[in-house]
Amino acid sequence: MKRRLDEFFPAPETVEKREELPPLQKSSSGENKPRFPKLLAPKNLPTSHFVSATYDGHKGLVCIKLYEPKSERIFLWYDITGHMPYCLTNLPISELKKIDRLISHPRLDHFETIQKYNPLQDRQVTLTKVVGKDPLAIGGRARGCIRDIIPEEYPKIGHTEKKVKVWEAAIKYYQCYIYDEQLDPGMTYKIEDGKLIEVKHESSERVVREICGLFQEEPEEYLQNVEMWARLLEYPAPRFRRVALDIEVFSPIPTRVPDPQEAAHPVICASLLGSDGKNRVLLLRRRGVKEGIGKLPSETNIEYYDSEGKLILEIFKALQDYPFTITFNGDDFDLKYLWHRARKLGLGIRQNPVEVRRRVCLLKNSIHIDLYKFFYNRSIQIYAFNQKYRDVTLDTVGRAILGLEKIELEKSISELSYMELAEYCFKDAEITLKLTMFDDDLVMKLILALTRISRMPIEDVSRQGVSRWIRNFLYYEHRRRNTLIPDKEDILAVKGATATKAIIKGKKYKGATVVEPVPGVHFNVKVMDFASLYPSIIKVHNLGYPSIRCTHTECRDNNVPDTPHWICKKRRALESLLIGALRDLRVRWYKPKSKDETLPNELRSWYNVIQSALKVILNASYGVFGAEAFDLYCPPVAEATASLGRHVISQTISKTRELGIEVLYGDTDSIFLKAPSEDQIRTLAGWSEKELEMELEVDKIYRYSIFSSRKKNYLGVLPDGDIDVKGLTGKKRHIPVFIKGAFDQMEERLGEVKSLTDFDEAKREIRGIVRDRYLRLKQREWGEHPDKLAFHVVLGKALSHYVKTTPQHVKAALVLQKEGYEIKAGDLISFVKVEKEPYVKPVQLASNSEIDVEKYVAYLQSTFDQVLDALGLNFSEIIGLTKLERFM
DNA sequence: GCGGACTGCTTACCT
DNA sequence: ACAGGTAAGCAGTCCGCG
Repeated sequence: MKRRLDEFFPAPETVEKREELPPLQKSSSGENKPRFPKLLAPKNLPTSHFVSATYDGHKGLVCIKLYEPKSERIFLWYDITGHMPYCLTNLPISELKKIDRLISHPRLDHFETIQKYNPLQDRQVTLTKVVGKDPLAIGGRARGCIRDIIPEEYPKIGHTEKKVKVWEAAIKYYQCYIYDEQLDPGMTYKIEDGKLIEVKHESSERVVREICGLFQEEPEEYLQNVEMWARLLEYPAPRFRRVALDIEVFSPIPTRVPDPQEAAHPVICASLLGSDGKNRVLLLRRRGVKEGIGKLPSETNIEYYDSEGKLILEIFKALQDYPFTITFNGDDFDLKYLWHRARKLGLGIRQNPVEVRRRVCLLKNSIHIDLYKFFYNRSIQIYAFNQKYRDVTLDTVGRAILGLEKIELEKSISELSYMELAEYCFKDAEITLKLTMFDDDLVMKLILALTRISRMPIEDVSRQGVSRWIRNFLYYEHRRRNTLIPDKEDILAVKGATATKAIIKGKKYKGATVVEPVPGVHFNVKVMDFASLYPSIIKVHNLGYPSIRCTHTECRDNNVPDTPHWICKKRRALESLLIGALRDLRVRWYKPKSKDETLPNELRSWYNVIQSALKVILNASYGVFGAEAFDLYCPPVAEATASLGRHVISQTISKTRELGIEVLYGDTDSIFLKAPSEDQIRTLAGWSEKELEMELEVDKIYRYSIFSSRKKNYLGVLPDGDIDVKGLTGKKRHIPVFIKGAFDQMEERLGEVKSLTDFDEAKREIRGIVRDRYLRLKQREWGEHPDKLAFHVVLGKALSHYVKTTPQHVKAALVLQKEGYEIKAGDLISFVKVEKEPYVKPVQLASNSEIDVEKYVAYLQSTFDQVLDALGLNFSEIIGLTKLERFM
């Protein structure tokens, strides 16, 4: 018997009553009919973008999501090739047949004998491919999967000198499918007669040929890789039709965020903002709530619902309509809450478009992108957005990137009037949507570019870190070359550990060189650096896990300086080839093209996306080899890269001195030169090109720069008066604005200095700036509240984890906690220094009278000392004290 | 019992 | 879950001091 929809969705009154004990409804016959039928791809589908791949457990097939840009819809295509999940083992079939538990495994399909190239042994090996009927049979979580059975059972019944091993069993099945079928996620496909066919593009093919022309001197093997990447990167992005979703949930306790697992309270508001300009705010009617006033764009559709079920169903409809859904923290809140809440209200699983996984929430027939995860990614934060935002909340990211901020609430969500609630909720969805729209859809395009490079579905690439991206494209190339993907243990066993001693305690190997700076003011400074030093080294010196400490005795003389390692001379490592090609494409094509004014804006903007995607990948490409979490972890590769880097910079410094140029400073890949001539620069660059095979170029010119004796601390004035400040305390974001303000004033004044003679006047004014700030401190003139004196320090871990010491920000946080604040890791703690124990106080609770002025004077001094001594100034003299007086 | 020298912890930053 | 190197401030400890 069919049930009517209303039965599944009780009116709000009923919900209130049922809150204590949720109704557990058994699935009914109605549930078997999906309310939202899957959009199966037709037999013939025009050119579409491959955006995602998953495994459909019910059908037992890989499912590919194709975004058709004309209809702006997602279509699902199921595999018809008969591809099956498998793993590899070094036992021959005859031995495998002796393992009863394996043979009797119901989901075992068959065995095949295959040949693979083993990169650790540099030879062909014979292996058995064990094919299963479904991915869980091969490497599922539960005990009793084939991956576990073979090494568990075989030693009991047979024996062999070799260790019994299983390879490639932990690779996600849809990813395995992408590798084997050599599919290109993010690229275009059509369906013809039910078959998936990649669509090539003539216009980008022409550009690809042009790019390859730049690399004619390179070997064929290398050129092929350049061509492969260029083809993936040249084809432009489609328009992504998308909707931003944000929901608000009723909560009886205002300070507590509702638990999405329990989903105990009703969803009272939802905003759906489409990239197509459709704005909707859905509100749940509740007793006693006033209309109120709130600002919303005039074209916004405000809809009231009497039943929460109907409201949720409307959300679900919209999520089905749009091919892409954007949230900020939807994985952990919005979608999770909706799924659980809908279940609680009696909606069947099949009618629920959300798919709740362990750590993520996906959408069955479309794509969910959680921007929180994307912006949280450290590499994205640093290299794509230049540290514009520090902590990752919708408010801070929105402020930093868009200049939009969340609405500040004076009451709790549950106390808002309809319009206040609507305005608040709308704003969040608006920020979320705009985070994908600024700079001509930069974020969407960046995700697409990374999808193509990493060979991963959009859902994965937008959530995972750079080590996964790099691992995936390397795995992909292993399969293309019929190369066995080694275990982490295999690599470690063959290649061993590191040999150099790190300067920092607890680190695995020695890193980069930092040159002792020459203190003082220096005019006409040219900074030269190596473009992508580490990726260049990986390319030029053939670094990679197969090539480092290779098996050949004849390669042992190809030593890495300062280490016991050697590098293969016979075979090119995969990493060297792939990372090298990516580096060259960025440096020689995408970076210059992104600044080429003669190109149309749209193309230039795409090239800018590509160059920043490449930047993100390249910046991590060396570090991953030294990261234990990386599946191709190979510490000697990282160590050799760093060592060669030191070698490169030290040779360059020697050559520079030989040319009679003074080196003022240098860090890792850069050298600061004092007034070098054009000729000297050319000579140096030429020498580097010839002797090191590295591109050394002028990166920056400073009118003048100021160094103290501290490394990683300097100030440089660019020709236009702009200032680079690196590492100085005055620039650090945790210091009080009261001190930062003085520093900014000094910085501004220094920007006006053009020549040595200008300095006298500037110094006089800087004295004034420091003295003024000092006197204001002494006279306690910093404003009505001490907030300008607050330090802002991030709580690195949960309060309970500070067991060794109790730093000041932790002391302040503990006070806050006692006051009833919820304190968690990642929170920014603001505190001031006070006279009484424990000498710190959260700024929220502090008043002017208790401030410890002397502490601030000391901090002001240490901040300015970093610059003053280079200028021939002295803090104590400026504030009018002699040293003698200070001791009295 | 106190203070200076030292080490270790923590955070923010540089490449 | 990319790496190591540097600076700074503070917490905590050790050691000398008749």
